[in-house]
Amino acid sequence: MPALKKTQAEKSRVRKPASVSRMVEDIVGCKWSLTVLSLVAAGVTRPGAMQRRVEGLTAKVLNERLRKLLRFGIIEREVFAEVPPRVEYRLTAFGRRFSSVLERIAELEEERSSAVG
Amino acid sequence: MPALKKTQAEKSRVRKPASVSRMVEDIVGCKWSLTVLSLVAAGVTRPGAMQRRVEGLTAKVLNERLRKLLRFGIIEREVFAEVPPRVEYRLTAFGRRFSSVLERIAELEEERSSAVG
DNA sequence: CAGTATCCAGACCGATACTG
DNA sequence: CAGTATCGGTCTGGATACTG
Repeated sequence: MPALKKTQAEKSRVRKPASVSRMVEDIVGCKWSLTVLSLVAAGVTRPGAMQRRVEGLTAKVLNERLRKLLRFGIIEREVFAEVPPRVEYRLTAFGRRFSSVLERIAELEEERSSAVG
Repeated sequence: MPALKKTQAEKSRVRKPASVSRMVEDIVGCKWSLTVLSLVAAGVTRPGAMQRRVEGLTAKVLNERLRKLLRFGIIEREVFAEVPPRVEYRLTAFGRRFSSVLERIAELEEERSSAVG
């Protein structure tokens, strides 16, 4: 085929490296990212615990989110050589800074509900 | 058909009213939302000007974003009875607070690039 | 318990053409 | 200039079943 014209997919795959703005688009953009990030920030370290806390969160999606947060250096993963297998996720230093940005959202929420109008 | 089981669509349409967290998921989640919001925040009020500033932004998508921001009460719309028709968008008071949260992202970016590691 | 593979519906987005 | 309609491609996310 001619293929002289790039498909939409090819075009949108041309994504810039990794600005923090892109991270936000990418992370927060996914339906469960805020949830997962706030779980880790709240000290819920194990995937099983996260799933139990959040109704509707499947292992597949949870894992996808965790991978993405890992890739961006927002969380870190620790594996324990135990039976049954245990894994823990925690915020990195950068992750703490990053998540503090998102925590402002909760503040906004309060400001809003306590507003007059 | 039996239809005893809800489709995914039916389920995902059961969305909670409009917490600020949902807004962020919804707004930032859209590829162009940060862009559009920052344009308005920067004082670019007219759709035409926005399109000229951002390469790749179509009228359709721009309008979708503006509608969503309107719906959330983040921006407001003003129509002028002129020829040719003129419309302007501006941040609401809430929109200013909301966008200040997202502006922190730019700060994070600087913090990061000026970091040692 | 942690993680992955597959299938499929729906959301998002780009291109294009069109109306007021 | 502002805004909408339609079509089609791609990606995300949910259900499910499975491996180490």
